Amino acid sequence: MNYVSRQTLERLPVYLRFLKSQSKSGPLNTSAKAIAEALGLTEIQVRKDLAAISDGGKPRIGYIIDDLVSDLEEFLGYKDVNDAVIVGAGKLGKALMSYKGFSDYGLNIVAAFDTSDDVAGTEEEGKPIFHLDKLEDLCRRMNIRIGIITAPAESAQYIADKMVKSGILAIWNFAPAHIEVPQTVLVKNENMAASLAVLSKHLSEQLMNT
Amino acid sequence: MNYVSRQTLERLPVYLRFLKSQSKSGPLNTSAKAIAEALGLTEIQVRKDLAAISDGGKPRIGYIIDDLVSDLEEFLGYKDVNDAVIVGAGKLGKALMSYKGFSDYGLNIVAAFDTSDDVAGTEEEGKPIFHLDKLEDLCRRMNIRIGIITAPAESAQYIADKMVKSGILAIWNFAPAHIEVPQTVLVKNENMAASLAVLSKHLSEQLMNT
DNA sequence: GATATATCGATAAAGGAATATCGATATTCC
DNA sequence: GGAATATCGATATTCCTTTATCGATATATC
Repeated sequence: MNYVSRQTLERLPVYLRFLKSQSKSGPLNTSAKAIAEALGLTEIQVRKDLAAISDGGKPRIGYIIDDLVSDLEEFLGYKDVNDAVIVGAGKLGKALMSYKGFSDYGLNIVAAFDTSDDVAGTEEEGKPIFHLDKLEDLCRRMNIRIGIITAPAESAQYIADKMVKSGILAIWNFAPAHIEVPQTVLVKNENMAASLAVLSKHLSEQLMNT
Repeated sequence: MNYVSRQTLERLPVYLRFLKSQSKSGPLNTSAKAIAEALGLTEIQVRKDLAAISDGGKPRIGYIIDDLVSDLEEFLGYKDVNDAVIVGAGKLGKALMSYKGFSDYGLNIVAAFDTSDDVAGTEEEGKPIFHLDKLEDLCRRMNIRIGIITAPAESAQYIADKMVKSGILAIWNFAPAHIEVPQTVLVKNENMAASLAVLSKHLSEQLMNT
């Protein structure tokens, strides 16, 4: 398995989703061209992306869908289940807790944490919500490596520090805040403001032209 | 105002957030170096980004924070309020409806739509939830340009088509699906699977090395 | 079996974004 | 007032991603 760029890596789940939606009925194989057309990419890009993670297609045939799905799942690590915890059991945190789709991505949210006594002790979709004080203990015991921050920006750094101390290696940060962590820990920011900037800029350009 | 790349555009809200958090107390000016250090970027990048949207800083002084904030807000269009609608009033849709922070980004969610009779007719945080049939009428009357899709993947394309027909020009898509729209309409995918892929890959690499 | 065609993979070229370099300039310090 | 210094902006370079080209090959067709 080769090195893949971040851009390629982010496209891989898109291929996987598409291929899975195809595999049920219809032919057993597909081509880079077909994938590209369905997803709005170029076929060269598709070929290059797939070359990195599969042992390739065949001329005139293309790729065997089931093999590709399998290669993608293995590469992306969706076959191992990754347990995760959420800190911040507000509306967004609860929405993520009850989202069924994560299991498709090998993500399993085992519990949430919050400092508010109103929610600590309750549960959501059968998953417990504990007081933040219990974070480290649970993470250590269950060997949790993924932490999701859905708390206000002010507490994001504090929570991140606690997560790092609890042995978490990858943080998915929904709070609008930059957080500092050791080099070995990865922070993936889900930056809604960035998305909004793109939308809003497009709009103002569109409206200017009319 | 110059052309800015998508990458720069996505960083601008990050600068804005940081500068706003600074402006309250402390000095009136700041430097590219200080911003870069706080946000984990290089100072050259910060300078280049800011050069595109402000009329610049001064040697030895840096940038006047208030001026920068103002320039950023103007460029990003946060001074005009952008009205938006949500389609899909499930947990995620409701979480977005009640998120207070959007007003900082000039986004105002005016209503949500759903096909389920259980939620249509109710409200969330004082915002009405209507039946999807009423989407076009409301969008036309209120001149809505932004649509947010928080529905299951299967219905994403159907909803997008309806949005386009309703005059919407920018779609923020949280459904894990690729949607096709006319060239004038922008789709910004909030691709959670992509983020998870990055997290999961980092994890498997980390764990391999130990 | 020979030719045509679809499709792949490897290598090369182009395009864009991040980074480095360096001269210009506003302030500070002596 | 002149030298030192912090900081900026413009230009050049490097790096990375995407796109293009082209030869190779598996199947289909005659």
